[in-house]
Amino acid sequence: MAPDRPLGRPRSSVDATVFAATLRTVHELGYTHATVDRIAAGAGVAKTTIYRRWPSKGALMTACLVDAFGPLPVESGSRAEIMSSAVRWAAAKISEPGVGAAFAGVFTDAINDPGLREILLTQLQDPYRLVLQDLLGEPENRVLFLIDVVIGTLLHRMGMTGEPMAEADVDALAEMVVGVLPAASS
Amino acid sequence: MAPDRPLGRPRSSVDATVFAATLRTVHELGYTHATVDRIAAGAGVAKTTIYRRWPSKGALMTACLVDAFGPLPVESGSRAEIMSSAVRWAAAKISEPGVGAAFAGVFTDAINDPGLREILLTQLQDPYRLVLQDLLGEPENRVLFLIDVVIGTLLHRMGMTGEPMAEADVDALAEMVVGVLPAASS
DNA sequence: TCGTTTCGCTACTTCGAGTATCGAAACTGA
DNA sequence: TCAGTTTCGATACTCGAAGTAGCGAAACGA
Repeated sequence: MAPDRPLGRPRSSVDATVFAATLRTVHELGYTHATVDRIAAGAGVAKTTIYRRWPSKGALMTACLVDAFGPLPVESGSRAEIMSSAVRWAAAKISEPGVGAAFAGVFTDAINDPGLREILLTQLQDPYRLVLQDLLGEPENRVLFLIDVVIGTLLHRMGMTGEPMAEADVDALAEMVVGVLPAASS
Repeated sequence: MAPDRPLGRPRSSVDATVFAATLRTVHELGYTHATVDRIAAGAGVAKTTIYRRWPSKGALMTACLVDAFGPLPVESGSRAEIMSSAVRWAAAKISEPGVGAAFAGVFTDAINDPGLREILLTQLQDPYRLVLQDLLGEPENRVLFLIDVVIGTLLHRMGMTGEPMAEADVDALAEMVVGVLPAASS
């Protein structure tokens, strides 16, 4: 019944190419100057093709971030070890070329665009929130607080200095966040 | 020698009016839709008058934030008490209508605008950084880290939810930050 | 070969930041 | 009272970027 392949010309598989061009362009020109026209040119694709797949620049950026972050690496160990490695993983990802700037950009765009905020919440934040709630055994509001602290701190540093956070400060951040976890069973 | 009053028509004192209109417009329409045209109209002032006083929308927003925050209330007491009250003060200010959205907006604009970032750093962050270094007796990089954590967390919550952080979480934030201060002399 | 869908391309609309110009208004000093 | 200086409001403009529309061509299944 359900046709494996829908009718008509199939979509060319250029998502990965577009994501790569997006991060590269943001890295080189910054979020504001990374126009959809330039991204399309960098990917060797027409602008209309991009708008056929993602409804807006913010949605494209969000999808690009979801792809760039990927799944949270599963870590076994105590809750402190899990939390600490998650902080370092987030810091490393945000440090990758273009990722931090894209994140901060889409974040700001989302502030007064409820539609984009919805996309950002459901596609990017919620998956990690759910995994962390499960891994840490903490309630939703607690995990949301931890995400605010970690991501907010990393992005603030990125925005204020233009550079990702140095390792020593990431260490301090991880230590601080671990310190607020209840003393723990496992 | 130095003339108390320069030649020509004196500037009308509309800075406070413009700041009020700026926050009101940002609160009602969001950072993106708070255009300079609308702000000028809200203040009953010509757009050219605004651009005669501030070089860009971001600079206007920064000046507005400097005005809205004002000086850090001096608090006597232990370093923990000082830090805790500073966190609550920052959270309260960011919660005021329009302030959080304006802050997040100008913050994002600054990411790829080095000129604006310079303005933001020198006019908004540095004064508080210096006061805190003095009050807490902590080195610059330590105070910068604390500012990243506090402001980053508050703005991330604001951006992700559209609402300021609830008091219980502000308490948790203050407690967490106080916890990373060295045990202290005063 | 026909119907369907995506492709690239070009042209367009819309909107906001920032600039330019100009006559009127507000002040100082003579 | 008048000349010089500076700011004011108003209008019109340039420029760049998001997003849309319409097209003929290409890539598939039937």
